[in-house]
Amino acid sequence: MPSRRVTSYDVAELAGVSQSAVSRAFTADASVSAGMRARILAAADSLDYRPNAIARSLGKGRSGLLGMIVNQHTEQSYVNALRGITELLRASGSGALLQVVDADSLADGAVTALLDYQVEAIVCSSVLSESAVSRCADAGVALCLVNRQIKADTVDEVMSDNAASSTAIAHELASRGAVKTAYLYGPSSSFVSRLRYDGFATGCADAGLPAPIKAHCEFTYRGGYEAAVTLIKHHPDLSAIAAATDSMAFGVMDALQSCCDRQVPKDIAVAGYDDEATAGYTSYRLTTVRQPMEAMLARAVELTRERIEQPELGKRQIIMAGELILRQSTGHMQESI
Amino acid sequence: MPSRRVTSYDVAELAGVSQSAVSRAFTADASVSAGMRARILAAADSLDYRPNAIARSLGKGRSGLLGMIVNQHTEQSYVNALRGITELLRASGSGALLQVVDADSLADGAVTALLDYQVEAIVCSSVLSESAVSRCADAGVALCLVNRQIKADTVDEVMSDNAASSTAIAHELASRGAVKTAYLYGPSSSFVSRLRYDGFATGCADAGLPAPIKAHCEFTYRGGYEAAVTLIKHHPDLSAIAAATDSMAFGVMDALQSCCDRQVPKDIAVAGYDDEATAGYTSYRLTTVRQPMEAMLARAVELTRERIEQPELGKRQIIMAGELILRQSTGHMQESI
DNA sequence: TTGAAAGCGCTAACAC
DNA sequence: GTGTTAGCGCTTTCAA
Repeated sequence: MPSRRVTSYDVAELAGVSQSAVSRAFTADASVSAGMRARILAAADSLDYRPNAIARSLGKGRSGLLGMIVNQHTEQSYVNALRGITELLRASGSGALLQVVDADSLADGAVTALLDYQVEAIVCSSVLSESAVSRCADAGVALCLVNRQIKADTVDEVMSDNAASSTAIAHELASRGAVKTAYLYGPSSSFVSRLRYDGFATGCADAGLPAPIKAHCEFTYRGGYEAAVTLIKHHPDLSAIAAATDSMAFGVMDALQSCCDRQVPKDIAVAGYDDEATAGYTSYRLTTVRQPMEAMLARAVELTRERIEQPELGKRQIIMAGELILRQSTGHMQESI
Repeated sequence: MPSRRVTSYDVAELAGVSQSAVSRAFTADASVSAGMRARILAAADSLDYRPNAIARSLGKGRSGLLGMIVNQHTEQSYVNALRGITELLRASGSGALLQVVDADSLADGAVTALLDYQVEAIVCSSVLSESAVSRCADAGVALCLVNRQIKADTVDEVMSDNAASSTAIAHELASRGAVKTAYLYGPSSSFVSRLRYDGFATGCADAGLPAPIKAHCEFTYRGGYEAAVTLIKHHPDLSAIAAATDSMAFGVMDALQSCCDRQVPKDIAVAGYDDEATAGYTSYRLTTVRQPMEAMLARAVELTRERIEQPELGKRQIIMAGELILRQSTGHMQESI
């Protein structure tokens, strides 16, 4: 029996005031006397009335909706970070429209769907076409990419310091005595992989090491596993392998131990990137980099809010520092669990 | 320059028709002649017009929105499954409003936020209060729980066969020669833990084994680790430990190997539940259960759709079969990676 | 089939 | 401070 939805008119009638008074009572900085507001709120309460956000959106010309596009195989930490975002939005009476997309394809369809619902901004951690970007711009929708980049000065970008953190990994490896290193790049098209590889190479150069051997593979455990086997076959004297992601690094570690007869870190050091939960497990104890995901997402939302206020703003690129997590895979001791 | 949004009036003017004709042209089964529709669609296209979903919602009295409430520390597989859902919705011109909530607290605030946006249904994998449930019912919003249960005949439920799969694990352990078993339960309040434990105990009984020793701990790696250490101290002759989740099982395996001087599976078998990616890694090779998450979510959405059509429907509880994944942790051989 | 007109539930000038 | 009156951009009768 969803009788009939209760509207502001019902509340107005019960409270003996005009409908617009009800609207004002529910608006933070409206001019209503305290008494009237209390009376209206009481009436609303007794009727279980809550303003219809859809109708409010139409009236104000702003939906209060944030669009979020996330990749399917995104790290767990990203999901955890979403809690912060959805809570933030909830507190301000806004909502988050989600689109989860296939990792490899353009998220244009997702953008269209979000635009249809009049989102005010989109935070996206997937690849967009230029046309999708310009449709956002035309619609006056603020767009912010997370760990992605695109040449368009209407879109902001938030990234972790992929290069600097990777440089730090190289330094760590060098200080542990690594000489000949390899870097496990993801698919050659990957944007963050390039940043991470470049940073790593820089670190090697800083430390007077030869340029890392570069190997490509899938962004997966299996990819890392197979790549490690091949690497060791061709370069039995490798002293360290760094991988663009943790899951690849886990594959590397397992391959080294079960296929290549190498002990980590005694014979060879390994490092990853992302700090997945598994990285802390006793079986891996992987040195890696933790990105400040929650802060990154929060910042992304903030950037879109600013851009909504001031659409003329120039492009902003925010780089946020990651945290190098040193563990046994590069020879560091740590508490047992 | 978000000039002014283009509306159906603009399209109507360009195409030389009435505004309502434009509306019809964008409605699947409306009575418009093919020629008129083509002409209107062309005009719309040239103006980059797309119907405003918010306005449409207000007009029709249905938002096309699905609310989704997910727990913060939900498994990765759940997120992957969300891709299927958001694509499904996108195809039907609907959207998904997301709320990520703290695992331990009631998701009532999330429900309120979703209701404000007039979602037509909510798929929830978190705990709700009865008042939240009845607010949904009052609002005529279909509610479906995933791997949760509540006494309310207006809400449907989709679960994996937690008990049956756990029974299968017990059988597997027994067939491998286990005699004295332990079950790592999560916090005692956990609903699925109870189902899983009961199923496991049933399996033990079937196989003529003594009742499993029951231990409680957090749903985490560390929880499993510490619990295993304690268990072995008190029961050095344990032949198998099953855990309510994979992450606990990983902790168990690591504790056994690095603290308790036990080899898995030679000295003791271990099993988990969830089939996280890590379960397949060479270092763990954990026997576990994979829930058909994508199918479960799809079914949940389907149930809500049916309930929207027929609100008088009685409660439905759907149990979907999980898949027992046999790996080395219970003595099974498998290909190397 | 098509157009005119009345909402959907709210916000926001605008008067009082 | 409060009520009146237009919209917001659609959908949907209702006539034609």
